[in-house]
Amino acid sequence: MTPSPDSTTGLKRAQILQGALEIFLRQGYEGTSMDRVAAAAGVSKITIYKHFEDKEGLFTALIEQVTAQRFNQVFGTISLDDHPDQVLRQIAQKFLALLAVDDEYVAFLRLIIGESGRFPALAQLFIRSLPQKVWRSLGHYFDSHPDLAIAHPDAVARIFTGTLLSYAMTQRIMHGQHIAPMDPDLLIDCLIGLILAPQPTPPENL
Amino acid sequence: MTPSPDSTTGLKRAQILQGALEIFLRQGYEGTSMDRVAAAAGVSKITIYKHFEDKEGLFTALIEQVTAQRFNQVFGTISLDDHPDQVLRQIAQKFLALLAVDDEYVAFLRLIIGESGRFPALAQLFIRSLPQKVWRSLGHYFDSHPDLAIAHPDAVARIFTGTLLSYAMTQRIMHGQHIAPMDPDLLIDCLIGLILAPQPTPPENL
DNA sequence: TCGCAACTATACTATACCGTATAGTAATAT
DNA sequence: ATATTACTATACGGTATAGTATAGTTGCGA
Repeated sequence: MTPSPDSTTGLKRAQILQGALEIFLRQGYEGTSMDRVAAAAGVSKITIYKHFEDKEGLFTALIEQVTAQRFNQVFGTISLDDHPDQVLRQIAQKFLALLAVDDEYVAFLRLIIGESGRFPALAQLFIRSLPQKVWRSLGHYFDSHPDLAIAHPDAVARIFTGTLLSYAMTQRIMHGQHIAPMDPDLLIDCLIGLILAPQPTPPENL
Repeated sequence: MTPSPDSTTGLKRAQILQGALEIFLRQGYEGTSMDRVAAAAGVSKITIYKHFEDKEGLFTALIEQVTAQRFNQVFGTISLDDHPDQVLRQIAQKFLALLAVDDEYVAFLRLIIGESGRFPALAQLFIRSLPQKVWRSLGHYFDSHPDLAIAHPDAVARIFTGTLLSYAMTQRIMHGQHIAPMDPDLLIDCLIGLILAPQPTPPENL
């Protein structure tokens, strides 16, 4: 009998994933060698192959784990009960604040986007795990607040999250913050202002 | 004397870049071998090293070329003289239409984002070559149309382009279009509606 | 004490890589 | 004719890769 099939074994597994995270985030998928992962994890290489099918399996498991665990950090602590202005502001500030600080998350986004051609399922997993949840939550929130007079909640949710994601994209992921700076608070103010302002002429009339 | 130092030599160079494009876009930077590039370009490997310093130099030259040439395709044919609604709509439709069709451009975005950690200068080159130009053009356009009553042209330009870029990001680059579809025309309508609607309470008052 | 499961360390196979070297070809210039 | 330029084809050196094999170690239960 294994000493503790879900704790000792689980520990090695977690240890491997931790080492793999370091290397994959810094070197990318093709740039990562299993020897380096083994060294970073403090584990014999063959142990990795005991726990994971192959390099692709390790990568998949890693992304699945990180994807699942990161959601709460961004969106788990938002209360949808406050004033709309406050709700939107909280989400926006939390997301941008996280990205301003968390280099690991930035590297993670680079990795999953860069490999989305060869690992489409992982990219879709990410979409379902983060942006889609935000789209849905915001959509329902707008739906349940008819006083906001938002004609197309889904589209507005995309505009809101899209602005934030692209800010992260250009400023942090692609190193634009030094060559084209932009005050995040001003952006948030403007974005919320556009969304919550009364819309006298609905988009259908354009 | 070289037969035609800027045409014959230039042809080989272009031929190499064309082959490199194919392979780099499909295999990524680390996944690309110079032998494959040589084969795809129909060129001897050593000829590549006659024209380019090394793998990194070839990659850099490739990204610089594509970055420069793609801008016009998206933004070169826009006239800033029409009605604001038409101007914004043209830009948005052109960008989304291009992305809907051009798999090569999607792969290019994946590549430059994925390698932005190891090639920060290339990412910044891209920022300067496309989004920053759009931000500036839109900013000036808004500035020169005070009747639009846009309090913060820079921020609104970011919201506009950010929405479009993120749409490309989630729908095409990360394969979200099948699991979370969104009508691009509705998104464009909504986005332009928000921006061009009168803003009774400027963002400063929030 | 024995058996067993998980692990380590090292070496291996077979392949692939980058960048260079070598030898040779086609075309032009003098 | 000879030199030069741009190229091709092939092979090589040294390194690195994914994944496996082998031999040995540690710890635990019966």
